[in-house]
Amino acid sequence: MKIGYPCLNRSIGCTPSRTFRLRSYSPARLEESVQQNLECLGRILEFNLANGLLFFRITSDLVPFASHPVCTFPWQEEFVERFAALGSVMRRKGMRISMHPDQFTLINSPDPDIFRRSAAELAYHAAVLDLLGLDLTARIQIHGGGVYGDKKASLERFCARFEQLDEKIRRRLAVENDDHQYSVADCLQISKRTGIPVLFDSFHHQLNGNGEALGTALRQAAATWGENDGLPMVDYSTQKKGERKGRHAESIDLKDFAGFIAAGEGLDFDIMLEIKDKERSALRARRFLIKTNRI
DNA sequence: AGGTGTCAAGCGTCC
DNA sequence: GGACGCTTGACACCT
Repeated sequence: MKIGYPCLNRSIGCTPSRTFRLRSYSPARLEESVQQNLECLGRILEFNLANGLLFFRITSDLVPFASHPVCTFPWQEEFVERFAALGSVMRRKGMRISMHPDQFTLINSPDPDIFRRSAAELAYHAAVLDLLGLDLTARIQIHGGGVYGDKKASLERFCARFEQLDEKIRRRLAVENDDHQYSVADCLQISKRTGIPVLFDSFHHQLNGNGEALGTALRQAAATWGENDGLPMVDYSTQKKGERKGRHAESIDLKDFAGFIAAGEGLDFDIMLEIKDKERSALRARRFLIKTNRI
């Protein structure tokens, strides 16, 4: 069981997601941003290693506008060695890596143009993981997508579109239950049809489940991860008190976390903590798991 | 220097 | 049919 946090570290004073406005694009600006983002990613990895945090989600902003037509700078060639060096550290130290494209990535949109752009965005994510030289335990998590007034047809379209994607993308995908449309049960159907594993999100399940107990849904999702996919990945978070439904908590609620761990008793998986204070809560979660002899 | 409105992209909900 | 929230950080322009 590895513990991680997504994208940013709040204590080391750099960001791996430097970007700029589209109209400010220039090859030099892109090169400079990527160089600094990779530099910061390296520092985050060092921090994580020093602190026993072996799961990390790489930000989609690592290469700004990577899938946009404006981006013609050959960043893959330019930074091939830097990526290889970072990936070598990840592999040597047994770090688990994920990526999570944002809500504009929808392979099941009826609009072929949106599908085309989504495929380009996924190709960028797959290219990053390939440049790092990571095996297929490094995954790209996406949601089921839109419903477009007919969930059955939209789920079918997800599966049909999946078949059209490049193998470099298909082999790295995982499908995650979302907070109001595609539940774990829906994702299990997608998994059955496509063979991609289901990434269980505990908070989304709480907001959009079909009444399955936490432990049941977690086990159903976990069972979809094959031998080459690595341990099941799981996203964990809780509701921010007194705020709109769906907002992530500011810091970890160890009592709730203990309940979550208890629900997964006997199962091994890697946990991504989607909590706003990032590494701080991840460190607290790790200490809790050490204290209770889980890791 | 600090504050704030805005940013590539899409969906669903609410009015 | 249009505004807004999602969820959120960083830019870029303003004072």
